[in-house]
Amino acid sequence: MTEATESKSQQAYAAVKQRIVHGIYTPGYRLVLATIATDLGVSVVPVREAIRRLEAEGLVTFERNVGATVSGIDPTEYQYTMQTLSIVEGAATGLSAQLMDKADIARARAVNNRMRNCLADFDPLQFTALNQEFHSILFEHCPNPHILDLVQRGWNRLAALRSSTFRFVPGRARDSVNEHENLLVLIERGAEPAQIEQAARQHRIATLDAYLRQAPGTQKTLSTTSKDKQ
Amino acid sequence: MTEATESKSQQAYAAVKQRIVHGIYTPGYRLVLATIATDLGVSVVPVREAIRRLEAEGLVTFERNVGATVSGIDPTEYQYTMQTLSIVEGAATGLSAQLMDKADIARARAVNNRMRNCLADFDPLQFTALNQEFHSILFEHCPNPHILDLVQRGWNRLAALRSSTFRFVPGRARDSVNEHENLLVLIERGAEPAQIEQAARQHRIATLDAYLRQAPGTQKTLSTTSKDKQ
DNA sequence: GAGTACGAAATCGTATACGAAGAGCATGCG
DNA sequence: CGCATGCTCTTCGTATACGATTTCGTACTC
Repeated sequence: MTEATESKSQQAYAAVKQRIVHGIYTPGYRLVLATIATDLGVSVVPVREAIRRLEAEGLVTFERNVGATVSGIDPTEYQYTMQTLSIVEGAATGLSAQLMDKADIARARAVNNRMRNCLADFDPLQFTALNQEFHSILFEHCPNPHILDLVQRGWNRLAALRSSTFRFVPGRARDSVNEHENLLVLIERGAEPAQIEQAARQHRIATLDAYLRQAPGTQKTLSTTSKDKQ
Repeated sequence: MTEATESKSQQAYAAVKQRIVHGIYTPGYRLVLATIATDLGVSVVPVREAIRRLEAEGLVTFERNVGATVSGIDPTEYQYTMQTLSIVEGAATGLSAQLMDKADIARARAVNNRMRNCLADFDPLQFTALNQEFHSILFEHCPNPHILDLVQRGWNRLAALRSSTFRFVPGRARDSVNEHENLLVLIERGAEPAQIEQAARQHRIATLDAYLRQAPGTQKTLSTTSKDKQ
């Protein structure tokens, strides 16, 4: 280890975050400071700090004198997150695409082909992992770290939701793989950044729309940013 | 007061944030926990929490075993912030514009006219305040609170920078007022959200470009998202 | 039997105290 | 005279302790 000692606050932050993202702590889960503290073998103060940071990222909700709970049960929250992510991820992809070389594209395509192979007997976890890998390649060259940070936060929120409330929409996976390929073709052709951005954004909005169509009793609280009509 | 007792952590957060945004603590300022604690008449623990939250918002930089400093001296950081803000604020404005009524537009126009009147004998502080008011009207109806939160964070960062390092570019103020009017016309005409979004984004990018052109020795580290060529 | 009020337990909020890690300064050596 | 080394002082990091607030259970009353 180069970084031999990591602050306990940092440890607590990473540990709790991981548990949320991995779905061990599901939305609504009550985070009791003292319990987490003893679990991790630290005091409550670092845990408080960790929770606060997670609150700032939107992963937990904190209520005064009551405590912290893992946030994000609400379908409305899902829509908010997806829309926001469509915007920042679209921008990140648009900015990054210009800087991708052939090797990057080849890597992305390879991942997408693995996703295609997954379609036969569908494993949501593996598919999700590959999906994240694919998109990471697409926006990894984004030169603006602030935007990348926002994208990462969005992904974390989604990861927290994924394992509990929100399930895959049948048929969406196949469309998704095809849209990925279209994106790669656009990038290969050296399309305008704005065009790539738009396509990447639309890709995510399509996933949101697919969810909204199949989710019973969920009203659409947002207009899905332009292109409502094809 | 309806909310008679506010947690001290909350107090500390608000107090420090205000000092940063108002330019009392300027970028590079060293935030010593104990000093702030005694200043506010509280203990260090709430102050730590406050600092951590501000760190998550990007207003302060925290270094282990060293301490916190108000962040954002770097011109590069300014570019990152402006670009990110162009994206999220553009999106917020695009989503909000559809929901504006005539009264909203009239309000915005009134503010912009006051900005125009300011041009004669220029008062940066007043101009900035009006500018913020103008844009707030434009994106206040944005139905996605996550996006609004990101916009607010961007503004806070800019406010922190404004009062110190980054000054107004001569002539930019007049262009800005004109672009505002153009935006209002677009909205009145019921333009496509995407078009309004693009215009709002471009408005901010123009400010960034104006800064980059006049700032000596500052290299442009980012391609300013599409429309590089007019 | 249902609703309300009181009390106990659980949990959060903050203060204080002490240990640890860096930064700066002085001193000694080359 | 310059550089390295060690010490001290500042400041952060965490633990423990205690007070404040909420919640839940129980008992009492209507």
